[in-house]
Amino acid sequence: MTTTNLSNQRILLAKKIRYLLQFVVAIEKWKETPMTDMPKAYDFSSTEERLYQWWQENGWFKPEARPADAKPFVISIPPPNVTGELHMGHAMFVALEDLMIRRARMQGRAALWVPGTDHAGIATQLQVEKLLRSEGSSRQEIGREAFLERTWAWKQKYGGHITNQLRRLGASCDWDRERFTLDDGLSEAVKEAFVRLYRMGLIYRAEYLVNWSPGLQTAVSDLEVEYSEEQGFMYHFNYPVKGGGFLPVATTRPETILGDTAVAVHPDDARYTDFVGKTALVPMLNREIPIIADAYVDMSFGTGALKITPGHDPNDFEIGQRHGLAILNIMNKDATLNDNAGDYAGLERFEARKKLWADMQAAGMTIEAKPHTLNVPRSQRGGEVIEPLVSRQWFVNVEPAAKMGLDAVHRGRVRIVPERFVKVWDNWLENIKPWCISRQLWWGHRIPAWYVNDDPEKVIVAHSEAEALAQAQEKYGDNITLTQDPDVLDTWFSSGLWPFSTLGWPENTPDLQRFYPTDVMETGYDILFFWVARMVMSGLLFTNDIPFHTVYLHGLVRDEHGRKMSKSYGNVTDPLEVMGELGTDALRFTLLTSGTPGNDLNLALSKVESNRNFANKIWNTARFITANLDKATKADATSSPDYTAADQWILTRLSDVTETADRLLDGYNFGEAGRQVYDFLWGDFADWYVELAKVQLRDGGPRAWTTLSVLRQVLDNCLRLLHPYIPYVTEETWQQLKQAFAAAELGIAPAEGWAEALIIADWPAVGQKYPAATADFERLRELVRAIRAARAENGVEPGKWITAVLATGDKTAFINSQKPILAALARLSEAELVVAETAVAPDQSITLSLGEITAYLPLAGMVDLDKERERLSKELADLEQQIKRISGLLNSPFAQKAPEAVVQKERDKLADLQASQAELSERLASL
RNA sequence: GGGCGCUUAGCUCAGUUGGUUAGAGCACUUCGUUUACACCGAAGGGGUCGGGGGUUCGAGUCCCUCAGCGCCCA
Repeated sequence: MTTTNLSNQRILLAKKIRYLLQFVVAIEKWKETPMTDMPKAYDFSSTEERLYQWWQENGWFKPEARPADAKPFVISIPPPNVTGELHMGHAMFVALEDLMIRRARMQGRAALWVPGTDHAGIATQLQVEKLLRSEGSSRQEIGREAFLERTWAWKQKYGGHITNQLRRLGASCDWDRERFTLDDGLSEAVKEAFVRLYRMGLIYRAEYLVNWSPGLQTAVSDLEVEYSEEQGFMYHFNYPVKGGGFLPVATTRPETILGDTAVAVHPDDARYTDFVGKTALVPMLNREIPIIADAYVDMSFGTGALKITPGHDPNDFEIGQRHGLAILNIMNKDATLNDNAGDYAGLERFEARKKLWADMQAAGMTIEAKPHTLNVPRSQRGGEVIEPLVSRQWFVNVEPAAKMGLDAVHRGRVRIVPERFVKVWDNWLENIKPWCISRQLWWGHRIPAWYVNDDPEKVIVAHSEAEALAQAQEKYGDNITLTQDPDVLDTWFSSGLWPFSTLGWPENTPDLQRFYPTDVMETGYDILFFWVARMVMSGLLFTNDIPFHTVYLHGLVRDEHGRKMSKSYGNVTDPLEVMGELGTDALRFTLLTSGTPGNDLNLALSKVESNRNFANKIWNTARFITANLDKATKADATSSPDYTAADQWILTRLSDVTETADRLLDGYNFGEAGRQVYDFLWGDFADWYVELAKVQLRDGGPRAWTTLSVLRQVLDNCLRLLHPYIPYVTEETWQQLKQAFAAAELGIAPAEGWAEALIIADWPAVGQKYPAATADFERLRELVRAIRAARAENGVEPGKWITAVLATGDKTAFINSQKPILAALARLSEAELVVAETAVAPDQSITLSLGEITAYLPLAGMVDLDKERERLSKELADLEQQIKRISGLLNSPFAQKAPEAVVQKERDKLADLQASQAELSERLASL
């Protein structure tokens, strides 16, 4: 266990103890608690599964939950590995995609999120092979057919695991449309795609240098190779030249010397001009090879002379092509050397390196072995060293499709968010290489190619063996046998078809007609090439359309300090554990609001915890409302409510937030939108309006009724705005709210009535705004805050009701109307509160000035006059400075050049400051 | 070698089209058994936004440059 875990555990333990103590106190308070059906705290553990089932049973995850003519909104899930385990990357994509889907659904769209899984050729095959090994068997031993049976059984057993974990995250996918890359329909799609590409001349079979994974015994594509910087050696040695002399050469892989078919120098290199055209002798083998000149050679690197091994190095391969050099393969598929290596045949590659170098040393050919940092190609899966090896494989010429993909983005048919990834997109597609699609595996889509009478040159590509046979017979006569190519296709070949194959392609199904093209492809930027580019290319190629109009890319989830999560490092945070501890909503909200689009995100557990608290905050605002429904009756209902300034203020803020959130969401700024609603709900609604409502509810009658209707409206709208982020707590709270209001029969309900569930309720519209009342009310809040601060600074007992004298100028009528609120929030004695246009400061009082409003707090016996003078002087100095700054600003070109509204804002500010200054200096003088 | 991102309070991060002496969560200080919530509330301390230069009436926010860290491609 890591130290982080330990300290986390200690913190948790301490919290548990504290919680127990609080529990004892809570029992004492129990009887005083008002009756409400809602428990004191939101309990996610008894909620999540129940709601998920309820949503699904009602068919709300299906596009059919909306009318047949509703505009669709479609996302295809990035299919996780069928036998995989949930990690934070999954949690991330589910949170983002579910957010988009749920919002679209609430906006009335026929939202369809197509779920599914990927067969993950290599990964799954490795797992089953591991199982076989533990049984003392192997795939070779049981044979292809039995192995595939075992793998399907494995898939049946564990295949539902990952999708169930996605459900726990709240994913509102249409599970009736779930697909698997190896199911029948998708297999048909793969065959169709292969056949079409073949007929277009874009698929071919060739001897080519591929990335060979000796451990996996298969070729892998360029994308599946990672390069790591490692310490190794640069071996310098003398290459013997026929007829005498030596050419100094350097290499990082001495064993490949055995496969050399040339030595190259730069044509301009004066040192070696004489050698060009001569013949060199391969060390230890004495095979004769030419010395050639090629501009590829870097004169300043190593010795300036390069050994050429076209069979085992990509660059050498190209040089070999240019010069017509022989390609010599010295390696077997298991990375031992073959007969071409002479005496070294049978040795493992790294053994051979050692032995050959030792032998060369003994023969006096070596110069030195210098420490050198090299880029070692390693398998993305498993990490073993990849060996460039010539072998016969299937390739796709992706160049034409790449051009189409570039075009689609440049013409705006496909938009990439964030936009900066367009550069990455361009760079890759402009330099695209043929894609090696064959894999020497058993688990996957078998390549639909058959060889006639085992002749590798007689290839028939067809949808089925029967079709292939018919074609073959037509071409080669009746008396033939067919053998299917043993290889399978790269898993990405099938996932490249995903957006349309899942909807039924190549059949022109109703789903394909209605839901294709899809809308958004949301996934991690790390698979932009692997997957997104290939989907765009194959979509354009096969469906003559783009597969989606927007690509949204998210970043990696890292640990709290920005380190990549890895099992070996022990810093992996398991989403299931986090959800179990703090709730799904807390995790989702954290993932959605802690970062920015396209950037990696450092996951802080403290944030998840505070978001758990947020869920509880939401719950408790509803609890407050439902516990106060008895403050009014249906008779108090009014169709034209008389809103207080507080009501108007919160309604205006609600409209602002709804508008802002909508704008941000439309621009894919999910994080900022979520933070805005969070701040509003907690900072404005719960901290202020709920407190104000308590005062207004006391009045009973229409005032209470109106207050309840505002409370409902604000919370309801917030729940709607937040539902895509935190579906569980919002739905559960909304149901409580709905039931309580229905039961209370107050005639308070959303304009369109209560929907059956929040998940299918309407997305909120921006409501009315009341700018004047809002401005007044903000002033009142400032006043309250100032008084609270003064109380705290002067050590007034928190519970004490104090008196105050307010000089309020032309805000007198307004402040008078707010006396009960002011009294309650600032804890002033309402009976003694004096509000007048002007007032004389009472003795022994401190002075607070907010522009035109001045507050005197007579704190008899508590005010130290010296201290107050000091405070006022300090305040004045501060005012002075600000006045100086702003008047300077207003006397600068700013006043002419800045927009009028901005300038006016500064003028108003200045006026306030000057009023305060006048008031405070007068006060100071009188003390 | 090319490209991209990051560098804002002790820690983890926000800061939407540049608007005028910067925000949140956690941590910290003081206080609080007000009938929604201690998974809470009130008050408070703490940063001049990596360095330098520029554009602008005005820059954390645009441009150039340097440095450090990270990623991708070759």
